Amino acid sequence: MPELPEVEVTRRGIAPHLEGRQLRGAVVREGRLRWPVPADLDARVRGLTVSSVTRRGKYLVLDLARGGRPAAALLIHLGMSGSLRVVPRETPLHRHDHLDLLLADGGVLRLRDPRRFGAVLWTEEEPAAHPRLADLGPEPLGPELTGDYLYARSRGRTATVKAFLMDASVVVGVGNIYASEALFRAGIHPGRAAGRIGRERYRRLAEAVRAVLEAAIAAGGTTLRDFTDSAGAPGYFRQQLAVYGHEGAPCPGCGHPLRRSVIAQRSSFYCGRCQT
DNA sequence: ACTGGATCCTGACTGC
DNA sequence: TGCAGTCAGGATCCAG
Repeated sequence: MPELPEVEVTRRGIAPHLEGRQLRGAVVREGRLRWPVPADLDARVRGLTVSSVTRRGKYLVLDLARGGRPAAALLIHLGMSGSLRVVPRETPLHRHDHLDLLLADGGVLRLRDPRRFGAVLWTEEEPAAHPRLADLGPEPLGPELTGDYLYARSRGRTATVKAFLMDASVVVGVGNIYASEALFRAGIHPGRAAGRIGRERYRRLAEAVRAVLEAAIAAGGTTLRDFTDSAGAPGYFRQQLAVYGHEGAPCPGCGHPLRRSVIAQRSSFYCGRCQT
């Protein structure tokens, strides 16, 4: 489900409920996520304080401290269908509510993930050094994502520019929806070989990625099916999607019917006339 | 080093 | 109404 905007919207929603709060424990109802959730998570988190809630790519990072000193961190990935909400303790359980973090003030951070492609990882090392984070590319909203960077990284690559853009070791956070949207804004055909696109077009693409992600965050993310923010509200960027899911509709730029085809093993939407 | 394909899982939807 | 088939916002692992 969630790409960078949805994870960032989630982060902003849960952070005020978590930062500076102590954890009373955890309840793991279904630990079989992408990787097993530690069975003794309850004992591990008890008494720790959440010092910060940050994001790296599509991972949320909960830094945990004991007595003001960093003690551990939880890495949370929402996979395809995950969502996090802060709810009162007595909130009835849904079938796929796999894990609760119990806050000392009585609230609960509740993870729901029907498909169980998400992850909850415990680490006592520096989070950035964790194997899941160590090899990630730059943040798309930071200064490192430039056209020159994309141009340099793409030299010699024969895979499609869409696959290149969705490669987290190149740049994090861009999934199937926003790849289609950014390529449309940049006027680049998703099936073009990444290594055969020039510097000037990569400059446009870097700006398009930044612009579409920022706009999506501002709209609260994209809800296709089951994404909700931490208060249970859907995101409204779906209404601003130019091409994703709009096969056959007129291109917003030229009116030509939008096309769908499978590129990089995923549905891709584009205008065959505007995007070259 | 890079590439495409298979894989994990459940639920919603389509067509017969 | 039921059942089979398809598809879905991710990303890892593997063979070539």
